[in-house]
Amino acid sequence: MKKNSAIFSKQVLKIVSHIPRGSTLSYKEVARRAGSPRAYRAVGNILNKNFDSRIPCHRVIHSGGEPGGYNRGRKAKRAILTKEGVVIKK
DNA sequence: CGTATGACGTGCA
DNA sequence: GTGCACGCCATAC
Repeated sequence: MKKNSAIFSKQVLKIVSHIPRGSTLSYKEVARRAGSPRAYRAVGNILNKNFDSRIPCHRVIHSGGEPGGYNRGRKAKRAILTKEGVVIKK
């Protein structure tokens, strides 16, 4: 059922775009909302390939609170989150 | 169709 | 606290 996987990626992008400013979601949570709580790997992959400015992918971080990565640069991600009002542990 | 890759998560040494 | 290895899923080749 590749259609099912297709919706998953779509859901991920949709959910990420639904994240309010100043809030952050972990890959695990996003995958959970997308319908596959074990697809956090795919979430990161999809966001990485999906270069869409409408999707605040910088609001998606690891489960431990680490900023993780960003297709535009981890440094930028940290700066953006800080600007949004999100405090990173590291 | 099978293999390889990747912005992860968790467990263990 | 740090580092390594395994497991999971979707996508690309």
